[in-house]
Amino acid sequence: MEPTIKETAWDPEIEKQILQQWQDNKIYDFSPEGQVFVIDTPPPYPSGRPWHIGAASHYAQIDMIARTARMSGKNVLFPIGIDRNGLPVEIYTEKKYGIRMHETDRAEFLKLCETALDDLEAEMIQIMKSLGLSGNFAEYYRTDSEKYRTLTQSTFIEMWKQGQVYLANRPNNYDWVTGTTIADAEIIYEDIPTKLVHMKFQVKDPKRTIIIASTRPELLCACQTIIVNPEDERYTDVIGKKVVIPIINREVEVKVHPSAEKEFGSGAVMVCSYGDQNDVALFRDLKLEEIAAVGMNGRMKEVAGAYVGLKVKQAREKIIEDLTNQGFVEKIDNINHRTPISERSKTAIEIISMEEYYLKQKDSVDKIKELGSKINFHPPMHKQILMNWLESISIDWPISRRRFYGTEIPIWYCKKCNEPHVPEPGKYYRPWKDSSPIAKCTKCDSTEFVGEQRTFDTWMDSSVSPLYITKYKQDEAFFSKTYPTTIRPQSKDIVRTWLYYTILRCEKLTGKTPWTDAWIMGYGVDEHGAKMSKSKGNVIDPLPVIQKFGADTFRFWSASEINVGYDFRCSEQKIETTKKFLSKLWNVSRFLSGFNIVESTKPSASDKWILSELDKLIIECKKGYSEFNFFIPATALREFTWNLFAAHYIEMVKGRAYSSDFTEEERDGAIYTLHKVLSSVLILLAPITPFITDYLWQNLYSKNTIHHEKFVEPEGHEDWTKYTKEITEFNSEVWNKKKSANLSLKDTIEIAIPQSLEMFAKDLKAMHNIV
RNA sequence: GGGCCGAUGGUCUAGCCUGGUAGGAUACCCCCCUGACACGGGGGUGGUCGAGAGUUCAAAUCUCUCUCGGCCCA
Repeated sequence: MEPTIKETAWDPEIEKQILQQWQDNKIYDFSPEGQVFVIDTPPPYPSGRPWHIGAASHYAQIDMIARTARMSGKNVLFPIGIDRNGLPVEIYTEKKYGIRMHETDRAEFLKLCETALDDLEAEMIQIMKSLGLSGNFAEYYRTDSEKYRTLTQSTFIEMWKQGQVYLANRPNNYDWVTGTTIADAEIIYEDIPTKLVHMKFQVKDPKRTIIIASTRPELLCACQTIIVNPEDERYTDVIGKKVVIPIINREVEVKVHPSAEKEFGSGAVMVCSYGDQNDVALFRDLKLEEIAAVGMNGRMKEVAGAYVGLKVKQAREKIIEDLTNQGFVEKIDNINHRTPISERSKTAIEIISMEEYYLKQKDSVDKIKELGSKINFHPPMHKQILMNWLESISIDWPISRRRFYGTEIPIWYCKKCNEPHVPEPGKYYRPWKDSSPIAKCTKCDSTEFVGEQRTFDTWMDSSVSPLYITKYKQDEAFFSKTYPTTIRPQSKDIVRTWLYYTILRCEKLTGKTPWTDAWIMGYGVDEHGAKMSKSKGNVIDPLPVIQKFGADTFRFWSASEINVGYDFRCSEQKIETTKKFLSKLWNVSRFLSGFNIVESTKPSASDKWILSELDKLIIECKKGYSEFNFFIPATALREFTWNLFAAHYIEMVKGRAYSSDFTEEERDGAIYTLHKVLSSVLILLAPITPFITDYLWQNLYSKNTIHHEKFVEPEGHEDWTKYTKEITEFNSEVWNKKKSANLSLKDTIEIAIPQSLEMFAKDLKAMHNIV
């Protein structure tokens, strides 16, 4: 009867041995046979230290998806990747070494970025491994590898040849800090305190002034017209008349346009290239000639006259001062202005005309709506984020970036006639340093070429991840077996970028949806519901937490705390208390380890009761797992194991298992049932807490890993769960009685067992020592 | 301005779809080492379920309006 498990608590140190065992035995290897289940794992971006605890939690949950599928009998492809292209590492590198990218040798700069990425990546891989992810670490991929970039470029070339890509000179969102064009999807809006300057403009004839309010007076030099609403009677006399721009002393004509709101400011609006997206639309509508006021360095150009060379903000300060001194200012309001900010550099963007490459997306919107409507979203509410985004797409996708650390755009231009040429797909090209693979210009027969300097928007890389993991154009048999993939897990803030662009690109290339399911996670916030940020000092580093409490504790916390798609709160204290459940499970197992597994033909009433509760539990867990909602099985299992199985059933049958006053048949019924329940619980818990369950499983039930087991099925026991309430209430009553009588729990007591519990009488008498 | 989500004891949360005694965790108070577990066990204090109206025999749950928060889009 001595437990074979000696220790009285689960020691997370054991996880390391188990991890080693999994790795040595390669228990998670994938083969493209039978029913396959493919996870389009998000490759995390190593952008800084520490890694976000919310992200660690996401990956723990993605692993639960993999394990759930595996235990449901599927062959699971669970790739691991690291996203390494893009701005954050460039900014990180610039800061770390105090250098500017565009002033540094390109090859040298790339080298520095790579080193930074390697460091940060190592920490992420370590966390993912120690969390027990059952993914393919042996072949983990990087989006900046030659192989991955080859795919990005090849798919681009494919689209180029289909005529999906074009070059256009148009006003574009420009982030002057990072020196690159950005897509609408990369813009965020913030309310920033701004001065709304009410300026006096002089009309020549009739002689009068009109007031124009603007937050961008530094763009006066780029003003091409003043618009008023056609129904605004205050201005009917000035329509078509010339107005003098203050300070600049240039004349423009007053025009009518319905977009001028009578109620906003004075009702008259100055139209400049370009204060905002509205200006862009007006320039197009009214066929105005653009005046470039802001340069690519974020400073005013020559047309700004006295303000040339000043940064936009400085120019604004200065011109406000001059306007005031020269009597052009009627008043200045301090307002909060909704300002477009670059998501990456967190500075206000400018709208500047530049020549960039575009990928057509407007004509795909309907098709994507159709595909999107067929994808199962978990939770369904987040499908709305995609649908809303699709509604608001108004321009094609600008895909070229003036940055270094990205996949190079594989284009060479004829030196003579400037004709662009793309090379053959299937190889990795670096036009900024490689010599041209094209022999002769198709247009003018010239043999001299210049390589493209720009790189792709990083979403061009990320958006082909489902194609990369399924070996698109690499292994036809593998691809046809694994694509479309099964599930895309990702966080909700990149639905309009990663999720959307992936559908767009994969649809264009394969005509199909990239996955059948999308599983959208919320953010990890701090214990009070606030976003974690370094400046607030509420960041929790996941690594020490995992080391302290163990991966299983972290995982069980994640499962029992997170409702799919909703934001979740992270606190160390909560994680700590989760550990208690694992100790409970450990000690239940420790108790059972003293009893050899037996068969039983004649279960007692208590056995039938708990087996019927077990059936209910299995059904509940399977329901949760089928929806990839781990909250359901985690809480159901904890509730069952702790508050029914351990607290009531084990106490009831303990005497029977030790077999004093019981027959052998009765004893075997108890021991059989104890093991039946525990082994089922371990299997049901295995996707959530893979370490402790595997350890206990191998200690008690098998030489083989629990992770090759299939989920247990309900056995269809007669429904005796109706007794649960009575049993637990009766037990409570006895405990209370003993307490109020100042008796110890082992003391005898006289108490009547209710008629309805008669069939449990023998167990109950032994449990409470009822005489 | 539009959209999505949320509001349940001090704190966090389940229940809401499918209306019928609001469950759990944590914190707090009291008691207990009982043949697996003090990383444990037992008992207890604490909630008019954001506000208002409607439907109903009955509303945390359904409908409407509003308030406050979070996120997203213009």
